Amino acid sequence: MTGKHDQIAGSLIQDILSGHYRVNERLPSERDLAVRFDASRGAVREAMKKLEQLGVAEVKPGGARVKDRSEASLDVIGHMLGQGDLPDVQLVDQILVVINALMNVAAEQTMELASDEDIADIRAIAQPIAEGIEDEEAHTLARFELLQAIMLASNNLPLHLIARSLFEQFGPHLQVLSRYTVTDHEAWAIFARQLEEALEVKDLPLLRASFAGISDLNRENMMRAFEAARTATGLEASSS
Amino acid sequence: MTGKHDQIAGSLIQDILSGHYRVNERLPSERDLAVRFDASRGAVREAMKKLEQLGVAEVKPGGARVKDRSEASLDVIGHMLGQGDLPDVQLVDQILVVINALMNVAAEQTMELASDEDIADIRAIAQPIAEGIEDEEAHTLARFELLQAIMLASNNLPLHLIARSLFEQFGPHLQVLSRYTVTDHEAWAIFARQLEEALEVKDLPLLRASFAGISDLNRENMMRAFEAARTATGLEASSS
DNA sequence: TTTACTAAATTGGTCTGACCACCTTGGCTA
DNA sequence: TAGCCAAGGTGGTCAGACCAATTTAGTAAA
Repeated sequence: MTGKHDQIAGSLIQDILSGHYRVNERLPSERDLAVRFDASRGAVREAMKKLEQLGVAEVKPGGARVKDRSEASLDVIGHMLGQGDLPDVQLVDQILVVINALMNVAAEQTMELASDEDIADIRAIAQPIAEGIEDEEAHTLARFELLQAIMLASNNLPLHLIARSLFEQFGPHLQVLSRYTVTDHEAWAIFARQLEEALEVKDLPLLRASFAGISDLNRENMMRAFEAARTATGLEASSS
Repeated sequence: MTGKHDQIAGSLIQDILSGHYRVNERLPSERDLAVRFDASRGAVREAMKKLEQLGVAEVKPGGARVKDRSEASLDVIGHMLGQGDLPDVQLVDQILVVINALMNVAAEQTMELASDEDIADIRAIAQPIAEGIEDEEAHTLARFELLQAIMLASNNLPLHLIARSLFEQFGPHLQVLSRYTVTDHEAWAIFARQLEEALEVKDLPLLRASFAGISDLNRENMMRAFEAARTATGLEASSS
């Protein structure tokens, strides 16, 4: 199903991110890699292109060298999350911080520039959350829809691209952790109401307050999920 | 000097971003492109890999299709800025908004978590600006250093990657506009002092205020630069 | 005429093997 | 020992070929 160059790239990325190669170290030649992966040099070459685009390696005449993590593209985040059995807690928290900040700007921009219809749409999506939904799945979906709507209404392309990238990379790993999350619907209802009102009367401080609350909610919730997941997998490991 | 596949990719990206192809439209086959660019299919193939990584096209058996701008990678921004004679004003403003938001979080995270030495370093960099530098070039450099230091001290990888990507993509085009910019050193001095003090006494509102001021400064300044550049290139065009 | 299906043409994915320009390395000379 | 130079290695590109999947066009059935 998945292309051969994707497998090769994935394996190399794994090796680099796990520290098998030091920064600035030369990695094997394309010909050697072709032999190791039982592939043609062309396939290896395409994989190298991906490494280069990801910013984890710099390929040029003389050899391909590993670059520092800080010079990589945003897209490495997804690969870094998939390194251990469980995503790195600090990295996840950092992502949440960034996402919250981005949503905050998006909301501010939306409040300032978006059309009344867009704002009305957003409020319509927020309303069920503000009223308190019982169903867990519906609540999760509504939350996602809400963020997405605000993102779109902000009409800021860079913002949109960054947020989408983070969500797509974080999404799969979030799904794994979701088994251990317990959403506080009542707290969400409070902040959803704040958001609704802030958008209605264009109250910037209130808007920021609501997002600050949502951010704390998400971060605390995620930390709890990690705690639960860690003990659960720990028990699993000790019982094997 | 620059590789052939890079030229091919650049040309195709230009075509796609300028609207020569509609979204979801199939673009020419790799074999046709090889003939058009007088290159081998392998070279074209590597170019296609870049388009795919950039998120502007989806290449799969049956043909490569153009994707919507909103599904692209953050790295398209740089190419979009290079479309016209002058970068798109709205897009530039959107970038400034995002960068400011990111710097804001970075500063908050730094204030909250960074070591005293890191904060001392930042304050040391901010001091010359706060005291008012005469030399324009030195001032620009100091501003850049200041932002960079805050970014690093925040110790947030996703934040770092996003900011670096935006700066690198925006940098070259900013250099073109810099001929028309006039930095308000006195205003900068005020906000630099605010920043210093905020970091010293860990005053969050003051920190936000200083960045709000810096943001307004940058955006207004950039708008003026665009105005100047537009009239200048306009005169140039009419005189030719 | 319209629809459904089949077969041919097209396309991307991969392979092989070769050549070039550049960089790295090791051995040699001074 | 220091400096130089040639040989080997490496990425960049090219050519031609085969396969599997898709697309397209033609045909047959309704």
